[in-house]
Amino acid sequence: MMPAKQSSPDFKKSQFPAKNHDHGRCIDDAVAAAEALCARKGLRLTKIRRRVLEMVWQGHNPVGAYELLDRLRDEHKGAAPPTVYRALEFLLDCGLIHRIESLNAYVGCGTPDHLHSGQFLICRHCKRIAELSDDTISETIRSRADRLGFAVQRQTIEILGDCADCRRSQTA
Amino acid sequence: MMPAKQSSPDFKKSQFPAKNHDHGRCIDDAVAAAEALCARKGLRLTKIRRRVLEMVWQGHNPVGAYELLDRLRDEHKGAAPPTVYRALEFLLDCGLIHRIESLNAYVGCGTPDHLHSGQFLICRHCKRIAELSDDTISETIRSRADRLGFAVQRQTIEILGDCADCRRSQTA
DNA sequence: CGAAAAACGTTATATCATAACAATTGGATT
DNA sequence: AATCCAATTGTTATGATATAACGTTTTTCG
Ligand SMILES: [Zn+2]
Ligand SMILES: [Zn+2]
Ligand SMILES: [Zn+2]
Ligand SMILES: [Zn+2]
Repeated sequence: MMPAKQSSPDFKKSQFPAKNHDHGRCIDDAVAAAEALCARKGLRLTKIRRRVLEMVWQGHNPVGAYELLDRLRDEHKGAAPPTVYRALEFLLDCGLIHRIESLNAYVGCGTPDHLHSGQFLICRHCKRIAELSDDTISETIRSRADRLGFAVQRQTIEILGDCADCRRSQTA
Repeated sequence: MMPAKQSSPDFKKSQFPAKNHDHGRCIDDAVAAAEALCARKGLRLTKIRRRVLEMVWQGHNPVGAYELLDRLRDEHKGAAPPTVYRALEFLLDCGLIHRIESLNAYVGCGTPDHLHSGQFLICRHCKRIAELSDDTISETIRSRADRLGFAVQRQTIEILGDCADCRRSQTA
């Protein structure tokens, strides 16, 4: 018998996903959260926007705009750069995805309930991304900025390194 | 009589420059530090590289590669994108400048003595950048990553907001 | 319905960055 | 000084990311 897939993806609360997690559930949850959020705010999650969101959630890796475009073209003739960039802009504005500045790429947000700048751990090897929401980090930065009279509006925090799984594989 | 310009630019130790600071001194110091660093490490600060470094230090604002290229062309016929990107790569590798990922732009490093990932405050209004070197911030991040088994290799920290000077101007 | 707004289609172009290879230069070694 | 090698620069082309502009279609709502 196969080992049961992890049914409640707790890693969304700040860790890298287990190798065998039920990723279909990640996508479903993300779409469900998006539907709920858009319903609540009176925003329109159109077919294209939903599809781009699903494609961003294809994995826990960041995805480039033109990679999304290629995939979109497979099923949507006439897709062009503005098609995907408009969808990305919408999803960013909603807080459904984040942009990773250091990679020019996009990643789904697992906690889109309130708008926030993300804190990201990015593995150099497997390319997976984990989003943190560590108040200690953001407060440390905020207080340091405060002392200089600087009013923080948005924090871009992207930490590159090696995730636990990849470190184990390397030594093995 | 004119007020004396600030002769020792202490703001290089983590703050925004005073409005009337002697910026010529900033440039001279940066070039002197670069000469020293390259001499110490046996690297060649060629004419182009030095000139690009000076141009990055034209102010405390981040500067784009093609803006540098335009300026370089004024005095160096035959300058092309690779010319400036090669110089930038050299200066980045030496730690003489930093790249601001969220702006696709470059800024001089005031403390190039040891290689480091910078922490930047970026003012939305005046576009000036201040580089912090706050160990509390980097250690907070490192310890949080450690707990997840993540080995930090590089931190990208870019804080967007309003600097003290601009906040004063706005309320006035 | 009919007007207005939002979303989308389409074409062109802006902006940022690198590949590839030839020519030149700088500096060490005879 | 002549030679050689490696580093740097010149040159051309192209790749990768993103937006402008404007017309058409779809949705919303009175
Ligand atoms: Zn998943
Ligand atoms: Zn998020
Ligand atoms: Zn990994
Ligand atoms: Zn300012």
